[in-house]
Amino acid sequence: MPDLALLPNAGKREKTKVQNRKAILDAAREVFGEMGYDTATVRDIIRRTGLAAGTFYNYFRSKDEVYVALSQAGARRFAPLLKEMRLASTNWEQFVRAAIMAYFGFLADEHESWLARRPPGEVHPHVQGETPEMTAVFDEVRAAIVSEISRGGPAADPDYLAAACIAIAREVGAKMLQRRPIDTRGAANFAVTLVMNGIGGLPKSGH
Amino acid sequence: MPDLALLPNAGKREKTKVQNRKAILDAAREVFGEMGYDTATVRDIIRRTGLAAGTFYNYFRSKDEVYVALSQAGARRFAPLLKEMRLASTNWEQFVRAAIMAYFGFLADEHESWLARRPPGEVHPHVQGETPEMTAVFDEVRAAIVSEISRGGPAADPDYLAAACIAIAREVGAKMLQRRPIDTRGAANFAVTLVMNGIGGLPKSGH
Amino acid sequence: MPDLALLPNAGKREKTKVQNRKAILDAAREVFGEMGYDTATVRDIIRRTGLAAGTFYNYFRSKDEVYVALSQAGARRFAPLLKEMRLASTNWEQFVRAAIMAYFGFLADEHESWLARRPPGEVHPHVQGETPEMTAVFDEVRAAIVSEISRGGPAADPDYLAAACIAIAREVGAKMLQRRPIDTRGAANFAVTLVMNGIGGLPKSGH
Amino acid sequence: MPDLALLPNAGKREKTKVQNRKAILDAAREVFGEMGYDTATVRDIIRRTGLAAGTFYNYFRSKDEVYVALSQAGARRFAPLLKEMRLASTNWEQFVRAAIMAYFGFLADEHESWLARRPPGEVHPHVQGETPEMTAVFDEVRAAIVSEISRGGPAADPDYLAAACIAIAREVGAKMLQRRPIDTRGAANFAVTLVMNGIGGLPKSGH
DNA sequence: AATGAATGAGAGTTCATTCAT
DNA sequence: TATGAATGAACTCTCATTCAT
Repeated sequence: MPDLALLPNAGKREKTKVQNRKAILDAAREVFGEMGYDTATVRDIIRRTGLAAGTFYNYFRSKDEVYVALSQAGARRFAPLLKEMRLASTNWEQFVRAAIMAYFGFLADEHESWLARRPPGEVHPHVQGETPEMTAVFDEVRAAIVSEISRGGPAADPDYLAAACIAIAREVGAKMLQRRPIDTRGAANFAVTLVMNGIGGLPKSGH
Repeated sequence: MPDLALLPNAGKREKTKVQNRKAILDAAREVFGEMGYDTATVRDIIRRTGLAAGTFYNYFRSKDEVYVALSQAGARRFAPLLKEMRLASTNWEQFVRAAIMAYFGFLADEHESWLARRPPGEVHPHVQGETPEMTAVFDEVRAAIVSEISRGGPAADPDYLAAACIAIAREVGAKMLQRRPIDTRGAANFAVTLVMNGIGGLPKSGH
Repeated sequence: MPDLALLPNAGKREKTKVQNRKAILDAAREVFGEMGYDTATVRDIIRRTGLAAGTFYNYFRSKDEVYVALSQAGARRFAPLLKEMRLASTNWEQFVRAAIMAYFGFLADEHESWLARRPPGEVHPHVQGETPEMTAVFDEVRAAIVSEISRGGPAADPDYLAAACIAIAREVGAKMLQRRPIDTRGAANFAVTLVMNGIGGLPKSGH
Repeated sequence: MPDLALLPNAGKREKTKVQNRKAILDAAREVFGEMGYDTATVRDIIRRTGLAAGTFYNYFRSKDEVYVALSQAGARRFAPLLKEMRLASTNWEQFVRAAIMAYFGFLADEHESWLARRPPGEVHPHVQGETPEMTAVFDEVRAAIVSEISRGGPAADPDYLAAACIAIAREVGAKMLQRRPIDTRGAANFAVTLVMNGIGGLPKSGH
């Protein structure tokens, strides 16, 4: 039986259902973030919710489905932001800056709400620190940068350039999350400056 | 006993400990590279060696230990190279270029010898393409860059800078492996140029 | 609540206990007939009724109980018929013919009403074609024949004879259901003739 | 650990393997015979062998596979006998008698070796009494009779006739197994007489 | 009385590891 | 030392049944 103390208003049916779904998603985000998809088991997930094993399958058909649900939630939340940036930016630098800012903002949000949920002082040996949402959003950014480059980015090897941009975004973003306070603007400044200046020095074509 | 007729080199199945150990390591590198640590099973590994399941444990105490052994082998092989680079380079740019070249060279070697061992025409659905050695060597490079930066790299946020450098190295390196012919010099040029020009535009301090 | 639009008769979902009970029994007969007791699940049954899972247990205490209820219903319906036959028949042949006719008639009825309930064109991979009622009624016939034989049937091994009679009845009955039109008279003629002539050639005693 | 007392010569590897395979097959035959395929679990089977759960899968890939293996063993053992009968018999009556004798003989054998293995006095609530082998062999007999009828059996409805013959064979065979001593000849006499005399009285065609 | 989400025992199966040979 | 069968805990997933609403 779930710990009733953790479920205020357990009486309301709809609320319970929404809450349980959220509890599973939250637990799954944590577990995937900590152990990675392969290592994580469905049991790891439901154990954190206090629900029974079978209950998981009332909400998701498989481990994969809950992962996909998280990814899609992240992408859905982020996609309109990204689209807006692309439309609003009139040149390549503006786009890069906007996209990176949006991505870092998302990371910060996500990270904050993740940390908030964790009991303090707990230690996790396998911390990977990347939730399915982050991964999904990162993929969105990657696609945007690749597409933007092919649509007329700077004259450099586009494949390498895209790889480098997203690599910088990912790693600087990860570092940013480890500092207090989280300074998305500072990190974005760094990343964008690096990219823009770096590109400036590249030879014209490539491939 | 497996049907010897089915094993490629079955005729000369050497009994020496050294060769068995090598056979297991080679098989493990392939398997981890193809499927990743979690998905790979000990059976996958020993199946490729033609040895028996139990024999695996005469050489390694666990699945984890063989992974660690590969990582360490990569690191051990790479460490002196890296040390030499560090000593030989008189300024930051030289070091970065040398380190990245060394890393890309290692990647190319590793990749080549991996491909060489595969029977032609075989298809692997799960190819990940990163062996434990590559991962370990990458960590060495990461550490070297971080240390070098803190010992007097360019005047920029050292944490972010290190993250960005290694990110570029990793991703451009991965892209490099996907092209034919593998052009370590071209890829290194790209990466180093990006890094050095990018840094040039960064503000002085950080933190 | 299930989407009412998806349920055939959803508009007039009656609330009476009698009708719900009947709905469950009908669904259970179909499901057991199609998949057999073990394979059938309670969910399979209630899904067809449009009722909720828990409601099943307001009417039957278990999956087993609904099976037993169906069997008993069949037996109860058939028993008086059979008794009448027994009383009305003045010799063994008459009884056998009457009992087999009654059984085949029941089979045909049951089968027809079963088919009538199925949406046309639907295909069921596991059709077994024998409802719990059929099974129960068959047991009644078996008992009657055994009893009749022991009360003065033909002078042959009664145990074997009963076994043979009911075997013929069951299998010829099953074949009968597979033909169109269902010809209970023809099938009964075949079965009775076979039995009566066969018996005629048997040696006197037995045991 | 398996009860060593039950495994004399456990030292010999090959013997152990053969013995274990046999132990699993024997246990499976019993379990399927007692509970039926659906109700039986893999754990029921291995529990009787004293082996560990996983060991089952060293010998059979699934519950289904062990069932199929038993069926095929039965059919393989029986098929040549049946073929011989068919070739040796010059008329329909001879064939029926030979086939039924062969089938009853198989049943008796099978049953005897089954009983021999059971600890005396044990009671089984679910006894079905039909092993996969019996089922498979019965199917062989069925096919043979159907084919023989279509190739020129007596002039009666062939479908009904085949159904009736195999029904008699099955049920009289089952009864036979319940008596001591098991009298295959007597049972076969009964069954064949019934069939042959019964057929004699049937009208010419059918359908 | 009806609902349907929650439950948890138990199903088939996998696999890292052990150990008798 | 090499072998490979045996082990058993742990996995994903199902389903009869319960129970708060």
